[in-house]
Amino acid sequence: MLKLTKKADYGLIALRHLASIPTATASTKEIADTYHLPVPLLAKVLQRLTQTKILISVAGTNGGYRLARDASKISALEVVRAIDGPVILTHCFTDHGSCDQSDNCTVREPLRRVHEAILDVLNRFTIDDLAEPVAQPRASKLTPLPTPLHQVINSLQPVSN
Amino acid sequence: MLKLTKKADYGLIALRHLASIPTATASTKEIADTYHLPVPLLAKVLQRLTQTKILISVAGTNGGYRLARDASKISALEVVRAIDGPVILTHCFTDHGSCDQSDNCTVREPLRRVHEAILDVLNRFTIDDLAEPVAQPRASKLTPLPTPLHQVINSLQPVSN
DNA sequence: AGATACCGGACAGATTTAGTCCTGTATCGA
DNA sequence: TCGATACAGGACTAAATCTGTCCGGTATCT
Ligand code: FES
Ligand code: FES
Repeated sequence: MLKLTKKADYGLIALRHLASIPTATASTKEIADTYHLPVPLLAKVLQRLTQTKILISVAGTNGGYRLARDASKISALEVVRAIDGPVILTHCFTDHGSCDQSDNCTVREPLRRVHEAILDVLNRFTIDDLAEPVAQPRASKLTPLPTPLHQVINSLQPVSN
Repeated sequence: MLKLTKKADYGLIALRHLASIPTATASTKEIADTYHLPVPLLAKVLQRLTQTKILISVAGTNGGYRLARDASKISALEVVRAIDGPVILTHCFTDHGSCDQSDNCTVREPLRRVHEAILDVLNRFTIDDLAEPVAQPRASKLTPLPTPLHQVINSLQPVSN
């Protein structure tokens, strides 16, 4: 649970790689070789990223992929959604909209909030961020007192799905 | 991906239910009936919650389960871990500690931070929070400017795994 | 042309999750 | 003491996902 799929992993790795060579293009094979990833699988991941306008593909000899926009404009959430489909926390606010319970179920609404909080984290994280190991080597307990959850929640910006 | 398992879902529902009757106990069957959950499955979930000291079981006629401590002292993270096992975001910082890449892989460290941010959200969320629909009906854009990720990260309190 | 690369669906195998079943043990109440 | 109630927990099956492969097709550069 709460596990990134390998595909998403591969996608992030590839994107991060492409971000490091902003002008040039890299082929599936190149990237796969560099990071020892299964070629055909990575290929499909890159295809999907192209479909979703995150990458641009260049066919032909010396072709390959390059980012469709700046690395700072591509969020991890977008990538994950492109590859793995919509992110779903509970089964209750999906397809048909509600399980048999949705009325007397007390858990539904609150869980949706956790859901959004998580999406928000993913949303703030860009491919850019994947590159730099961050100034402060290790995050530290700057907030010894745990921030109450509702505060965290209230600072969220709406993220659909 | 990033999906709560049904078991975890069931567990949270059950806990929330038990939180609403702090003194009394409720049997597996009672809870399952109330929320239309598969009895044997819920039973196993509750068993695990008992093993991990989140619940206390009472055998015999009129037996059942009750919370082992106050609802505000039980975090969603704890529950999820009890039921689904350790939460893992990437495959790279698990078992053996590293994939073949861990050296030239640039994604590893940054991803670990996203991971922690998510765990942190889950960690702050208690069974208590599941109960109340929160004062402000809908979270709003109190922070129109997205908080930079590293700020979010720096405010984290360490959470293992 | 011919070589290189992307495109995209179909498909097989492995892993995870969901859900069932059955035997055993503890406790309460009559 | 007997019997009903309820938890304990392992073994097992089935369904759903995820991982990874294969292949025929198309676009592009040299
Ligand atoms: S169990 Fe489905 S809405 Fe809560
Ligand atoms: S791919 Fe394993 S450490 Fe990044």
